[in-house]
This record gives sequence, C-alpha cells and structure tokens, in this order.
Amino acid sequence: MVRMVGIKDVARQAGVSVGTVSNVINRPDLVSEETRDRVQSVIKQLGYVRSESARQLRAGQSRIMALLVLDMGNPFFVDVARGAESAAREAGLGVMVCNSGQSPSEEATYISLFTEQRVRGVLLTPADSTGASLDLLRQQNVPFVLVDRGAGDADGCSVSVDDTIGGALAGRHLVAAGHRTIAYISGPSHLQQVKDRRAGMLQALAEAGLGPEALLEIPAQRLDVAAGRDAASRLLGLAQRPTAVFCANDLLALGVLQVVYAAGIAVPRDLAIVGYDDIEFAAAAVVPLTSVRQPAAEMGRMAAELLLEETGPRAAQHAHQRAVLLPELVVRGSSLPVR
Amino acid sequence: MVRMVGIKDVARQAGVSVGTVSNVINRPDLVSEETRDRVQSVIKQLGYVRSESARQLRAGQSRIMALLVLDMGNPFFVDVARGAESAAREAGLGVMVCNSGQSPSEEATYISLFTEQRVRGVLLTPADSTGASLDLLRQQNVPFVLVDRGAGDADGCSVSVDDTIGGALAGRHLVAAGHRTIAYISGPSHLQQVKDRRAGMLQALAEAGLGPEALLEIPAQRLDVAAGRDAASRLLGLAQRPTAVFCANDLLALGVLQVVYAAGIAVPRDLAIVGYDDIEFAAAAVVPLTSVRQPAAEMGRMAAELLLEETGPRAAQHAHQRAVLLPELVVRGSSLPVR
DNA sequence: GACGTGGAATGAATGGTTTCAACCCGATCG
DNA sequence: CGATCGGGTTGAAACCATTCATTCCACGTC
Repeated sequence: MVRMVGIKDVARQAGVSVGTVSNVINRPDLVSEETRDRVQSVIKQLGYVRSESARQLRAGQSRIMALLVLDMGNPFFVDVARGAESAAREAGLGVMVCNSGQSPSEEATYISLFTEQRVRGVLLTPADSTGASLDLLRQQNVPFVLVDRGAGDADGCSVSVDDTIGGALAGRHLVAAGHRTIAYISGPSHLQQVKDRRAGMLQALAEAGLGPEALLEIPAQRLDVAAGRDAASRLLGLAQRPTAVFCANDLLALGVLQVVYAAGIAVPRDLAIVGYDDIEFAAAAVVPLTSVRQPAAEMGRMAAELLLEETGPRAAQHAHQRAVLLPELVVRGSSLPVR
Repeated sequence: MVRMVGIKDVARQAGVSVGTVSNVINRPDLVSEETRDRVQSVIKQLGYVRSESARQLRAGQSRIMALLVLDMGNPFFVDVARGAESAAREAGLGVMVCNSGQSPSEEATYISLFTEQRVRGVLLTPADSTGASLDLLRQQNVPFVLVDRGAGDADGCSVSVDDTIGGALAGRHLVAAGHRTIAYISGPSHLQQVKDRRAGMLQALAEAGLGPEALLEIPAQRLDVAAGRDAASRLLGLAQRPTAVFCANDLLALGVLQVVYAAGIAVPRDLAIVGYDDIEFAAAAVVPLTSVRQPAAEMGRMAAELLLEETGPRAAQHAHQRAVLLPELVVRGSSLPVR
C-alpha cells in the first residue's frame, strides 16, 4: 500500500505551513491570491485528497447522513431516498442508505454502526415499534427525523403524510363511482399507516351513510406483491364478492390485479382496484392503477432538510416539528366508472 | 452539543489505562477476565461508543464500501445492493449505496466523495464510458470491482453476466416457439450489454438458419418503462409487425406490455414478449413476463467478496479476476406457445 | 535467595486536519 | 517618528483510538 499524500506534503512542496494549506481549502479568502494559486497547483500535482476521517475527528461529526428504510424493494422508499439524497448533496453531504427489512434487530445493528460513524443524523422509518431504536439514538444524542411516521411524543422531527385523508380520498372516489361494498386489503396490523388508511376509508363510507359493515377487511401478512396475490385468492373465494378493493399499498394492488386478471375478472368493470403510494409500476401496469399518491421524494427531501437545519450552524434556533403532507388521488383505469 | 464520552473517560472511571480499554474492545483475550468485566460494565454504564473516525485515522482505511449504481429505480440494482450488503455485513462493514443516474458528472462527484472518505473500496457500474472515473480511482489507489461489466484491460476485478448467452437463450426460445421475425427493443447504443444481448439473439437466429434481417431493431433512449411505451408505439405503427419482441430489460418490456395490451393485441397469441433481468415486477405483471434472469444478488455478493479479499488481511495473495456468471431463461405467460 | 518466565497492564507515540492565538511587516495615522 | 492597524502567515494544540515496547508482578525453579 502506497502512503497517502497528506496536507504536510503539500505544505512542504509549496513552501508554506500546513495551516495555510488548510486555509486554502476551507477559507480561501484568507489567503493571498498568489499563495492560493501556488498551493492549488501543488494540490493538483500531488493528487492530494483531504482525509475525511481526520477532519471528522476534529469536527466531531461527519458529513454523512444515514437513511434507514423498511424495504429497499419498494419503489416508494427509493423515491424517498432520491429526495433525501438530492437535498443532502446540495449541502455537500453524502447519504448512506440502508435497509432494515423491517427487522428490529437489523435496525439496531445499523444504528450502532451509525453511532460509531458519528453520522450527522439519521432519517428513519422505525421497524421497531417499542421505540428502543429511538432510545439508542437519543442516548447518544444522534439527531433523527422520522420518515412516514408521526413523532408522537415528539423529541425529534418527523415528516409524514396524512393517511387518514388518503384513505378518505380513496373511499370517496369509490363511493362516488357507486360502490357500496369494498374490500380492504390491509398489511401487518401493527402498522399505524395501515390503521389510518382504514380509518379514512371508514370515514368516507360514513359520510355516504354506509356503516363499517360495508368494509370487508382482508389481512395481508406483508406489504408486497406475493401477499397481494395471496389476499386476492381469498377475496375470490368469497361467496359475496365486493365490487371494489382498496389496497394498503401498490405492491399489494399489483398482486391483486394479477390474480384477478388471471381469474378472468374484468377490471374495473367487475372489480375496481385502488392502491396506495403511486409507485411508477402502478402507472405502468397493464390496467393502470388508481392510487393515492404520497409525495415520497418530497418527504425525503424535507426530512433531510430538517436534519440539516437541526445540525447546521443555525441549530440553536431549531425547533422540532411534525410536518404532515397531503396525499393526492390519482385516478387511472383500474377504478374508472364503466359507462 | 454534549461532549462525547471517549476512551479516556472509560479508562479513568474503570481505573485502568486507555490501552487496556482498547484491548478489552479489540483483543479481549489479552485482558484478565476481572478487568475485562469491569471495563465492559463501565462502557455500558457510560454509553461509550468508539469513534470510527479516530480508529480510521490510524488504520488508514474505513469500514465502509461504496456501491455506485446506474439507477436505483431499477429493481435489478436493488437486488445487487442487497447481495453486496449482506456480504459486507458478514464482514462487519457497511455499504454506502449511491445512485449516479447514469450521469458521468454525478459519478465523478461521488467518486471524489468516496476518496475523501477513504472508503475500503468501490463497487460500481460505470456510467462514464471513457474510463475517466476508473482513472480517478486508480490514481488514488482505491480498489474497485466492476459490476455488470467485464474489466476489459483488467486492472481490477469484475463480476458480470454473459449477455451474449442471455440473448441467445431468449432467441432460441422464441425461434423454438415458431417466431421468424423478432423485434429487439434496445437501449442506449453505447451500452455493451445492449450490444451483447443483440449479438446473442442474432446468433440464435443464425443457428436456425435465419439472417440478421429477421431481427428488427427499435432503439430506445433509456432503459425504463416510459422508453418502452415509446418504442412500443413505434412498433405498432409498423406495416409488417413481428410476432415477437425481445426487450433489453424488463422495464422496457413492462412499457411494451402496457401499450400492446391497450391496443387490444393479445399476449402471447398475437405478440410474444421476452424481457431481461427478471425483476420481481416482471413476474408480477398481469401477463407474467418471460425474462432472462440475471443472478443480481449473487453478483452483488461476489463483487463485495472480491473487494473484501482484495483489501483484507490476505490481500497479498489476491489476483484480479473476471467472474462471468450465467443467465437463465425463465419462461412465463408472455411467450408461451399458444396451442 | 537469585533468576527466569509469562501474563497483565501501561503510557507515549502516532496519524491528518482544523483552529486559533501569536507573529511579522508594510502601510497609515497622529 | 512611534503607535496602530490589518492582511497574511505560522506553529502548536486538540481531536481520539490503536499499537507496541516497556514495566510490573507473581510464581516457579535452580
């Protein structure tokens, strides 16, 4: 292994002190133009690259923020990551994207990795519902921002989308299209999102004078395509099939669409489908899916910006906040009323 | 900002020297059981977390490897990332996943971020075809492994899949199903993959005694769903439409499927479709897509392992190698011969 | 009782950068 | 002419964990 060229080598070669080289890099305005040019050219000539670890050691914090998502296979989180990444880059930071796969233990492993790295902060959608992960972060006072989750007891920021409104948007749309019995393909019951989306749907039904019996819940184990297929088979086995399905996310909806289509049931004529998240593949399905759009990239960006504010030079004026964004219904072929 | 508890605090509290604390953490067998327990409990009590930057500063390299992919929105790369991540974690490293979005300039930005971080190494699918990015890495002697690309002139490892064989698999399958004119929806022409897949297809056609005129190339700007839709419209506008389409990747194929279906053309009866990559959404389409499966996770894992070998304790015995994996055809509904 | 042995613990040196008080020197002011 | 100012530069401290040569100690052996 060849020795790395350090700031000292540059200083010697340029005939200045290390302090001056540092200034050339970090506060060029303090250095005379002549010296600056000379140092710059030596830097280029020697191929000097500053060592982030040394800089970090002094600064006490790194220039990396962590993003810990539940499922990298879900395009929704990919969009979140994109948003966060672009905000971070504007501030000259890197993002370390990691995938907990919904496992609290992997989540804990990553969090300890992050604390060792002294990351600037963590953006996360916790997989652990007990809050133990957050305690870990608090203990090390690593700033964090919750993504796609409200910070209930609030000692951190959060960015989320109002899922009750989202559910209601879907509900009103289906009711307006004449549906009177709707299936809800939910996900793991401990997820707040899943509950809120149902609540919104129930609210919309109530507005139309329909009781909770109009909503038939079909639980799904996970929020992925396979779980959607599975739930759809159960749906098809029912004696009295609802005329519409609302899915807790688009992956489920894609699974449903596949099974329903294979069974020869026409969408939307015999069955309307509404998904949630509006991932790219929802629009790209053979029958484009109506979906409740979450501003995923926007969420990622906001989360990153909140973190930057909390850890930036103006940290003192930072007050934790809970940003709640609004979802939007995107109507496509899978739920269009048939004329 | 509260001061971080350092190794010195632990040492003082436990009544030992800093060297001993370090030994407890890194070489516990050198320390007597009694001392070890005492130190461990102080560590827990104080919530001490070692500073990776300080450790790194001495070690000269970090415990993070970078993965730079072309498109995080493509599930293929997500699988690559998963494979790399799992191999890295087994070795106690973290992976920093970044997205160049095929832009050489973003790629360069990330590479300079990586060199500053002194990452252990970089796994990448270069967006820059001139090789300038690799030069940057070589210059700083940062080890790298090419993913999904062969290392032609070889001064690094690479892991790729034989795309010519992949194309041939698709070709033989379609020929066997009786197709005699096939459209090839390609991607950006400078991508080697795109060329190799076509070459394989031509080879399969030749084996069946068909000349290059049997393959009709329809160029696509990018390798995504929208480009697939676009190419499909052009396909449908043709006077003499081929009976089968081979797409350079699954995203294109999904776009094609959507447009073709909307035009009322039955798949596979009127048009067979074969994709490439075998992403989850290919199997999840309404008409499940036949696709050439690439062992994406396996590729990510191998790449990470090669990097670990190159930078690990046995680096001396490391010889660069070019691993070439084999693709596999997964036949599904979109190309089944109609009885 | 002198010496050797080996396990356990020590503490100083090391690494690269940033920061800041101190310094130098030419120019301006009184 | 001396004092002051300020732009430009310097040099050393600080950051924190690791490493390794050294010291310490208890025990056993001759």
